[in-house]
Amino acid sequence: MGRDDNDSSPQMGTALVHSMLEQRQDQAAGGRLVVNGGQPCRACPLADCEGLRQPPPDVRDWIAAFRHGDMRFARGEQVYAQATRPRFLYTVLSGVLMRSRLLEDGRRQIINFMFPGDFIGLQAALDAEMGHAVEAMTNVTLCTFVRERFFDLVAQQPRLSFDLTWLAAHEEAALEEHLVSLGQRNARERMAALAVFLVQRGIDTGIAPDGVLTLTVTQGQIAEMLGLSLVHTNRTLQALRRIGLVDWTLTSIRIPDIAAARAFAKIDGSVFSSRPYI
Amino acid sequence: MGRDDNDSSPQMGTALVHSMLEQRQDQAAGGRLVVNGGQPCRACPLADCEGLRQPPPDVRDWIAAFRHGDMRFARGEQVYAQATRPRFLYTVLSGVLMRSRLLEDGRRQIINFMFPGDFIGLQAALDAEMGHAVEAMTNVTLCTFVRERFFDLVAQQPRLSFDLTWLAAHEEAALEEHLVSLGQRNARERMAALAVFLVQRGIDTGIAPDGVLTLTVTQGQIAEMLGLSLVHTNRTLQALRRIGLVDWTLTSIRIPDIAAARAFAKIDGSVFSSRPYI
DNA sequence: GTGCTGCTATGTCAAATGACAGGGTTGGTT
DNA sequence: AACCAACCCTGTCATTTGACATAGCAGCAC
Repeated sequence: MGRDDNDSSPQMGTALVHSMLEQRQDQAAGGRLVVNGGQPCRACPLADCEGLRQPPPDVRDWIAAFRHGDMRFARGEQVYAQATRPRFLYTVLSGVLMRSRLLEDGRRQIINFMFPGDFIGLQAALDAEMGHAVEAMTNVTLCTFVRERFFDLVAQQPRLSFDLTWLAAHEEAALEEHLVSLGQRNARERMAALAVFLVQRGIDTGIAPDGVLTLTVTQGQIAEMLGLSLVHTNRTLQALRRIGLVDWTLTSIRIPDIAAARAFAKIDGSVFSSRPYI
Repeated sequence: MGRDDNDSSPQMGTALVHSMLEQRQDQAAGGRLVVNGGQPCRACPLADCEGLRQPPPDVRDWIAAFRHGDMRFARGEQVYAQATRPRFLYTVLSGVLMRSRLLEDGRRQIINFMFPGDFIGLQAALDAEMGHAVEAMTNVTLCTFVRERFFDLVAQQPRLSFDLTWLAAHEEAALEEHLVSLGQRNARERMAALAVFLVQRGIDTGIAPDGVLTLTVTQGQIAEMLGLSLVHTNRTLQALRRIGLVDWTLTSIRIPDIAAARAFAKIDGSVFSSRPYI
């Protein structure tokens, strides 16, 4: 292994490090707010989503008053930088994002991906620093809330508070699954598990209706998610393609036999009830 | 690697598998309830803990009425089995536990450790199956709550609801850190990071006052936490001892220079405010 | 004592994974 | 066209890590 124990050799191409630093700069996202005064929640794109449990009308009205506006980010832009305490919290309205954590020496671990309906910034809401960065993987639109008013939500809307806890607990469960991957599965199993995870979330959130998730994930990102080197990621991906287990290109993921892929990756089929959202 | 890609070779000593199966049987924990009618919360052992934020008196009274009793488990006993939906939720009053997740073929991943003040069973509270098992690493005493009444807590006590979300978010942050370990750190860094994590939690919860955590962790458990083989865990542990970075025996963990260990493991020193508890 | 069990330690070899170096493709820009 | 930036791919070799086999040692029951 080249990460020699403690001398912190460069570890990533300078190009990558460079781009990371650039991203760090346009972190603020300050001026870009687009308040969507018009039809806030009545036209919420999440209302059509099969996989989401819709809030009752009165709660929806409350959210409409609570929410602040919309915001858009382009693919590659950073929504949160690590170790900041931002002003806004978000719900994903459309698009996919990822959260990642950076080590001082440049190594980066992608923690998880966020799909429509997911809530962003819970750690920030609780007066803590963000332990990770959040970056858009596609063009995204986010529903924004003001952090300071977060406690109003908890105090006034036990239903939403419950939902928020629900989301946090299920996010935790997803991280557990990723931990199992990194700790116990070998490279091919990990990659299969990740593919199944992504496609399943795509199906559940309605953005991969026919079982094909259109999402551009570079092999470098896969490597950073799975804790593998870029080269080994490439080879493993090719191996899975050769077997016919997954059909994963730069821009889309397709799994011919998802049950077979689950079995291969040793994923126990826990069925999730439909997710709430805020 | 011996985990050859998909043939699921035995992978663990038969003795270990055997003991796991045994543990699976005494899972119910049904009849062992010890209702502590006397002085429930006034004498709460957590009240003395420096690292915990104490609830205000009225909330404490509410908890006293909400809580159900005490329960004790001996080292090695299982509190929750995986994929069950238990009747009780717990707060750790004393002792240390671990949560782990089992794969069908016997591989096991330890997810995290739980110290006094931690809340157990949030997933269960939200009507989901437990995705993991919970096992006592020492003799423990737990404060029990009835799962069905969980929504009362959310509805009636926004403060506690907030605290619960706080705990969930910070548990998530801990899992993120473990993910970074498994994904980006090599064996020695992982082990140092784990040692620092455990000792720090021990200090914060007052059970390692002099910086020495008395807790018996076998090398097999370390291996299952860090995603390493038992043999490699042994060798790595010896290497760390040789360097003088950690002094980790079967029954205790001591870190001569915790700052050095942090630097070695590349842990960024995020300072946590004091944790709430319920 | 003898056996047994759980844990730690070591030696040897094999497999998984990473490092390094280089080439190829695509797409955008000037 | 020439250049450049991302990204994907391949070959070769080094390192990390795992598998297997075995031994030692403490505790404990009988």
